[in-house]
Amino acid sequence: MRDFSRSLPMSLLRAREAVMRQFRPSLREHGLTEQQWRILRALAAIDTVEVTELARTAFLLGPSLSRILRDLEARNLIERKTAKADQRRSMVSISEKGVKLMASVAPSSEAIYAEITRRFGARKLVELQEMLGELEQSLAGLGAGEEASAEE
Amino acid sequence: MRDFSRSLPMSLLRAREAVMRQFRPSLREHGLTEQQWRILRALAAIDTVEVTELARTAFLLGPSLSRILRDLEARNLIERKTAKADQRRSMVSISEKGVKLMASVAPSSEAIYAEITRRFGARKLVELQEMLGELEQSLAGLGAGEEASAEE
DNA sequence: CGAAGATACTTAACATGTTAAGTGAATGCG
DNA sequence: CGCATTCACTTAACATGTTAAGTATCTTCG
Repeated sequence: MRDFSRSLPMSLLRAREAVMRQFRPSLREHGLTEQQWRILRALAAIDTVEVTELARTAFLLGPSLSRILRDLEARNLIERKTAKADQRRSMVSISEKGVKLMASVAPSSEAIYAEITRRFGARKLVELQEMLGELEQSLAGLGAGEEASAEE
Repeated sequence: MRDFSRSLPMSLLRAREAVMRQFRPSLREHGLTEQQWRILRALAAIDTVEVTELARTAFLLGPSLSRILRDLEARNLIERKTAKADQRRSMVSISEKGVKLMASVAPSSEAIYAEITRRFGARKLVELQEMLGELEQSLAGLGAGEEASAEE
C-alpha cells in the first residue's frame, strides 16, 4: 500500500493546516473560530439567508451550523427571525455588532492572505485553486447523497 | 473582501471533503474513523513508534491521539508498552487483530483511490500533490510555534 | 378537510480539533 | 545529591464534525 503520508487526503490535510495555522491566532484574538468567521463572512456578503443556504455557502453541516448560530446569536453578532411565508424557515443576518467585529478582523486577515499569496506566488495560487476545483468536480456525483441525478 | 467561497482555505476544505466523502462509508462499515485508519496505516508501516512520533506521522495532535490510542487499545487493535530506557515514552505497535482489520479494509480503500486517480487523472494528481507540498513548504516557519528557527 | 409524507431545522450522542493545565519521569546544573 | 527545568504524555474543557433521531411546519393528495 502506498505510503499514506503521500496520499492525496494527507496532502490536502497538511496543506490546509499550513494555511489555517496562519489565520487562527488572529481570529482567536478576536474570539472567533474559523467556522464562526466563515459564517460572518458569508452573511456579510448576502444580507439575509436561510439556514440551509448558509450551511451550503459556509460549507458546514446543519448540526454544526445550528450550534454556532445559537452561540453567535447569544453574542449578538447575528440576528434571526422566522420567515413569514414559511414558519419552518429561519432568516439569518449579520448584526451591526457583527459588522464591526468583521471590520476589526478583516485587515489582519487580508494581510495574512496577501503574505501567503506572496510566498506561494499569485500565479501558482490561481493554478492550484483551479486544480482543486477540478478535483472537486471530477468527484461530484460519486460519493454518498447523489441518487440518480441528471448529470447531463 | 474577496468572495470567501473562492478563498484558498475554502478550496482546500471542499477538495478534501470531496475526497474523504469517498472513503468514509467504507471505513464506517469496518467501524473505523478516518483518523483511526490513519493511525493503523502509520503503524503498519513502522513496527513500533513512540506516541509523539506517531502524532507527527499521522498528523494528529497529542490529545486526539491519546484518546484514539486509548480506544484502539481497548479494541485490541494496537498494543502499548512503556520503553525500558525512558519510562515516559510509550511504544505503540499494531496488533495481529489490527493487521487483519487493515487487510479487510485495504482492498476497497485501494479501489476508491484508484477510481479517484482515474477520474482526476494520474498526471494531474501528481502535479496537484507537488503544488500542495510546495504550498506547505512556502508557509513553513511562518505561523505559530517557530520561534527564531535557523531557516537554513 | 385530513392524514401521510416531505421539509427545515434542532437535539442528541459520540469522535475529533484545539488550547491549557496536569502528571510522572528524565535532565541539567549548582 | 537535590531541585528547577524540560519532556512525554494524559486530562480537561470547549468547539466542531458526523450520523441518527426528534420536532414543528408545510405540502400533497385522496
